[in-house]
Amino acid sequence: MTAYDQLSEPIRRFVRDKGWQTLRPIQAAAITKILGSDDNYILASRTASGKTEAAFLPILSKVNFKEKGVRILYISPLIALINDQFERVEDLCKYLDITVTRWHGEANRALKESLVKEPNGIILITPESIEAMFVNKPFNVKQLFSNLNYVIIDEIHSFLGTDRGIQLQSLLYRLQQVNTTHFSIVGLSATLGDFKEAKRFTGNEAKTTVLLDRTPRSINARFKFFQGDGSALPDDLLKDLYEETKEGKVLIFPNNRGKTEEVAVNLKKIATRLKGHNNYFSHHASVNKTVREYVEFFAKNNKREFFAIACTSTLELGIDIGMVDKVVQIDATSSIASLSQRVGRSGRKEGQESSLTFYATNRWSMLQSLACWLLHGEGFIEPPVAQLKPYDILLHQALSITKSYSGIVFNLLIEQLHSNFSFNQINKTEIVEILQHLIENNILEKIQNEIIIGVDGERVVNSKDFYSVFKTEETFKVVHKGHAIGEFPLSAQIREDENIFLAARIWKITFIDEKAKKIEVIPAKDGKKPTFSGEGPPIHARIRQKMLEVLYCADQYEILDQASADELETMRKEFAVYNIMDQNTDRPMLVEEKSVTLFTFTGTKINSTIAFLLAQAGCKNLCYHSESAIELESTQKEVMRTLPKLSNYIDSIDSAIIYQLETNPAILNFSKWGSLLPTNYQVELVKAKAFDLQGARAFISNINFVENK
DNA sequence: GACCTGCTGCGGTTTG
Repeated sequence: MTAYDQLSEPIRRFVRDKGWQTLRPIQAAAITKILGSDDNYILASRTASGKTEAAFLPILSKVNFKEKGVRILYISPLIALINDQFERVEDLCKYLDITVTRWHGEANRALKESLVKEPNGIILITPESIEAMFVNKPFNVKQLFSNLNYVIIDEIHSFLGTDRGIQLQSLLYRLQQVNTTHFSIVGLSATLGDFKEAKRFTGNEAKTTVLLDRTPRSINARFKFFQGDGSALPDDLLKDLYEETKEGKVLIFPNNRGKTEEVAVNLKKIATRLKGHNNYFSHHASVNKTVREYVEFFAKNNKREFFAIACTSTLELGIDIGMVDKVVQIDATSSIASLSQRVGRSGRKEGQESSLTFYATNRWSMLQSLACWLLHGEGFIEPPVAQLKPYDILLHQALSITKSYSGIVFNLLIEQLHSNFSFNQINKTEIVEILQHLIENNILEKIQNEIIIGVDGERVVNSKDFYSVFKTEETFKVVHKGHAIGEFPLSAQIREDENIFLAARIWKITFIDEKAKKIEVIPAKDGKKPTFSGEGPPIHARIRQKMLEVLYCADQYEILDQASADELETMRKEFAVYNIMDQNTDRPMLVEEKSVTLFTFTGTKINSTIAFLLAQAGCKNLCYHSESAIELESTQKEVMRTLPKLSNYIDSIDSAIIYQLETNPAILNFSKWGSLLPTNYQVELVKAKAFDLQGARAFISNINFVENK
């Protein structure tokens, strides 16, 4: 029997009406598997390969909608994705006469309320909305979700190895607790680096199978090199970029919000001068949401006009903007995972080749992009890092469960947390210690055997900021004549009379209203790109390893333009002074009169850890992340004497971290709820997330530094 | 030398 024949009659009619001649490979596989068993599945195949239908066709064929209650829960990391998928799912469900309800912070409230009165069909929801329902309306959770058959998780890779993912896992466990029968999980993803983590995500690795369609996409990649000065983009690069992107539908990824504006404003200026098209946009988190939606709408619905959107990762995930002709990456990609998502945006039309252009403004950036492109070709994607002991998320869930139950017996709370598979590496003693600490600090209160929210905890759980596990910066709304353009965090750069780029236009700041948190602006002729503060992106050690391999081989790459090839040759000559025999263990060490520089060619986290340990050992140093280099103001002798001893400093790192937490609390900024933990648990969080102790230990014992001769 | 994500309940006002 073919996959099509296995579908229910209404769903077969849907497929016929759509005029689909054949089902896509991932769809055929998913239909047979999902209809054949109640196991969990992860569907992995590229963007626009029909994954949504691959999940829904068999599930809608299988589920009996006559029974009361919501039967299918679809979970998405983005509201925008829910709104996109809603139309597709509703289209499908017309054939079954069931309700599809959007359930997120911006969704229609009346529709939500009427669903509570008569629970049925499908809900499309965000993790935070599930959390909010548990906290505020636990009876609604029961009413709606006690008869679930399937939970579908879209863009599941965006949850793997993240705090938000652990929160979602915990919520899945809590949903299963209120469910009368067992529900199955189907995850969807275009970019899976590690099947094991994806399978573990469901809580039942043994009963989870990955269905993979890795049909390759052919794309024409080229590298261009324009030496920059480290601040503004070079003029000749901008001119070349304009020629490169003046025709077609183009996405440009310049890596940060400031540069995104710089690119959009400058291309628009050139286009005005040369009378080219005027459709230049910028798209990132600081651009007003309505403006962004307009840009997305324009990209999706304009069949004829050319456009270029300079954007950040906001256009990396599955929001439907249609396929583009060209993707441009400016300076180094920081991960292959993100590069794959960006490549996935470009699709080939008949008779037209899709293209990817890498621009680099410095040699290290070029080398890193080349390494990422080569690894992408080898099929490597960074595996997500599992966080074994997420104490901060456990703390958050402890508060959520307590509030949800409006008071819970102490032992039952411990049991709820202990049996939750997302916390299975955290033992009972640890859970009790954390809860006791919360009681001591009035976040929780213990009355005889019962735990309730404490006096100071009320403020925490009743804040609208409680439902998410990620931190956000406070921002000021940027407004022109009542129209919202975007938002900025208040920085030294934002002051009256300053001119600044935003939403691909130039503005003068006329008034800053501290009380209303509003910045008034008027159009201006010239200005600067905005700057945003932040840490650097973490680079995986495999990328650095590949950079070293490229440097110490004789391969020529056809995709490099002459300037890039020349720059690579220069670098190879400069690095030829180190006699690297084994690329796995040897690393260059530049010895100069007053300093020593270690070219570690390893991941950023290992670099930060080693730099921290060296400082602990009394070796002052500077860590240059883009070059993966650590410069020490020491003699070679001192460095060689200190390096082998660094492992001892790992053994005694706790006290150093306690000192850091006292003098520089920002070290815990990666965690929203971590500051409520006892100090020793904060130390464990920092060790697990800010550093890579295991990686650093291995690096110290395996690596041999080779000096310049 | 970073990027991104989400949001209740309630009281007030406006609209059909």
